[in-house]
Amino acid sequence: MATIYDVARAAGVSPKTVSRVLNGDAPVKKHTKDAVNKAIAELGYVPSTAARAMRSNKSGLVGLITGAISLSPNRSENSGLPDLYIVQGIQRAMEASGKTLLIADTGGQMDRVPQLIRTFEEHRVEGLLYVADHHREVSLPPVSPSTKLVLANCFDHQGTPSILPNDYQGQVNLVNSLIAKGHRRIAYLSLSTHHEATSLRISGYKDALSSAKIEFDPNLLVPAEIENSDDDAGVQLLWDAIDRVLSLPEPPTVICFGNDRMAMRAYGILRSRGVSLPDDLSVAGYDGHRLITDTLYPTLTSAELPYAAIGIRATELLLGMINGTAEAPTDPILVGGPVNPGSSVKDLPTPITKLSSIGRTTL
Amino acid sequence: MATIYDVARAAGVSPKTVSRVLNGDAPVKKHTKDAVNKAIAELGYVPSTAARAMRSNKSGLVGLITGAISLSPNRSENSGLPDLYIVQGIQRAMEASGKTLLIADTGGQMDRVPQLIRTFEEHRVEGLLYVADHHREVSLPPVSPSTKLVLANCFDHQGTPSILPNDYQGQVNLVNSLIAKGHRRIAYLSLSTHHEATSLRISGYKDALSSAKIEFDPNLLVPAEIENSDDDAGVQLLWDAIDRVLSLPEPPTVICFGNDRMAMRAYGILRSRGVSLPDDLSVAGYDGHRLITDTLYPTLTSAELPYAAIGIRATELLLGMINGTAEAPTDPILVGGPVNPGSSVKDLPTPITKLSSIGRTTL
DNA sequence: CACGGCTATGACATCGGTGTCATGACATCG
DNA sequence: CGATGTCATGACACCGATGTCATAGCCGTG
Repeated sequence: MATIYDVARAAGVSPKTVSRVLNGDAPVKKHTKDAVNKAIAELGYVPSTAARAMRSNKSGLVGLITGAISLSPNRSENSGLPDLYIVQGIQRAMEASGKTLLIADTGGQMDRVPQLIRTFEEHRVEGLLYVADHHREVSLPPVSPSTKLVLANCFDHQGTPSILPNDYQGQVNLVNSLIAKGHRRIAYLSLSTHHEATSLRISGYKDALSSAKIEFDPNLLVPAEIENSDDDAGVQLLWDAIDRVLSLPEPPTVICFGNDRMAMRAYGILRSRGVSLPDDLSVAGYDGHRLITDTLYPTLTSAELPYAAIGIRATELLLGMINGTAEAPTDPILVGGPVNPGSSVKDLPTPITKLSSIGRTTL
Repeated sequence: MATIYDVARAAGVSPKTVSRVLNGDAPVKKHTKDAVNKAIAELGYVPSTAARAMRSNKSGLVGLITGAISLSPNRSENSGLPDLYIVQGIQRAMEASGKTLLIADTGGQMDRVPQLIRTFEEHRVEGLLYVADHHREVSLPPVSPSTKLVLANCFDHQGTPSILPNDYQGQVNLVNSLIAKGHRRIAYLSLSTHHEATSLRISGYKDALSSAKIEFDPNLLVPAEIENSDDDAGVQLLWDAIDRVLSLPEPPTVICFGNDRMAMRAYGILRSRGVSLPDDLSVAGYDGHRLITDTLYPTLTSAELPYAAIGIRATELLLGMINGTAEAPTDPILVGGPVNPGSSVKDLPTPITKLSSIGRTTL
């Protein structure tokens, strides 16, 4: 591979002059510039980032640690929105920055993370992004203090800058949109309470009801997912939960499910019970998993989990921290998402007297 | 970030001695070695790959160009097996090599490829992998001759080393397995003839029939996919093709579909026609798309598209070419895959007199 | 005891860029 | 006309590793 010295010799100038032509950081005579450019083209010269990095002490690299590549799409059977969307957001946001993204995949083995971080430090990455597959707490090994770190879709207790989905607000928006359609008996079959998101969404559910002056009925709130659920047990639990809320003296007019996958299963369960959607019962999901929401019939109303936006926001924050224009936030940054309306929620006639109690519908 | 000089000073030795401790390439007194290791630990020293790359003229980097990250999983609606599986194979094979994988995503825009190659050349990648989303011809911009290039799932006419799925043998194996189950009227509703794979698979289909002394019936071979098919037109075409072969005087006992997605659609179409699977009709797919084959009821028999193996093979070849242990092959290397048996193919009673005509069932 | 051979270590140059400073050729101005 | 300033260019050092070569100390041997 040709070097700047080869170019300099071919053009009959000094290496420094070639450098000036390349970077345009000092005036160069037109004639000289042309000669240099000609030599560059003839030799197929491409500057070496390694040499530049050495001199400038800036690698221009950003590291990304994720399991999204090795685990998608196999895993999509038993989980929510693929975290690959976060990676996509990161890639898009990184493109414009001129930095190069180094992607390391854990293959699902957390114990490989220290080795991956080590490799990134050898490459002198200027920043590091860690992407989790769902909203949760993590504990990463320490990284060199000069390396900026941002967590996406996860957080820790060391105050590491972190970008999280706003699960509270998402559920508030979703329930508000249901209330706006006239629903007042709103059931919530949530994910396992082991998930960080669950308690946040339950708070959102309760607060949305409360702002609309609807009394919270504990019978309408059922965790209907078990951790590490294999398919059979998971379906059984969901069946039971649905059975329970539909058998109530005053059954719900709409059921919110913990995620789109649960809602999809519920479509089957409800149909086999002879329930017509959305005429007999309305249904809502969570995640905004287009592959599910748009494919189901009727299309599914769902609160969008803003994964791409989380990736973009995390990247913007990291780049800001790297070039000093952004301060590391002490609290997690929450990213909200809209409600994707589908045909699974029916408009209910609302008694005139209750119109005043309808809550906000937008965030 | 600490340098080797900082370590040397802290340990009271020369930088060269620290280097020797790091690389173990020359004897160092135990006492000295301990002092150096202690200094390394205290300073948190990590050697710089940039400096090493400069000195050794070897970057230890391999570049990968793909659209698999930005386009999966959105796109899985209207395509075959996600090419992300190829990337997964590459990652797995690369791990052991000690080299670092640089992943660049095209975002589906081929015109960005030259820029990506340029960036890779600036990083002095030792090798370059190009992954296509389906078996097809490509034409890449020229790369520096010192950079080894391997194409995965695609080929060109410049004789660039290339790893391809063995579509011919895959279809042969699939049809053989059907023949072994007693089928002799075997229809093939293929993908669009614009696909490279289609003609290869059709050859395989015909040859498998011929080896089993089954006469080829042109009425049983129907291209049933249009390019850029939107969903409605695609379903319509498929419906018509199914209608056509089932209306034949002597209808098939099994239909092979161009891919698993087509077979999945066919499940719905056939059921709405009152055809019971596999009792009235057997069905086979192509791709081995587990998410589809294992979820459908009955589970779908499918020829596996060996994407992970293609990624692994491409990586092995590239690494071999880099360290000089492998010659660049002049012809594409074909990777075969097994037939994944499902419950969608029924065992037919075979007349005793025809037993001798059963073909091979394994590759 | 002198010399060759071996061990452990260090001095120095080098890889490919770029920051710093110097310098030669002109142009400008009092 | 000489002093000063500007422009275009080059010489040189440096970034952090490591290959090459040199050398000091020690051993064994004739």
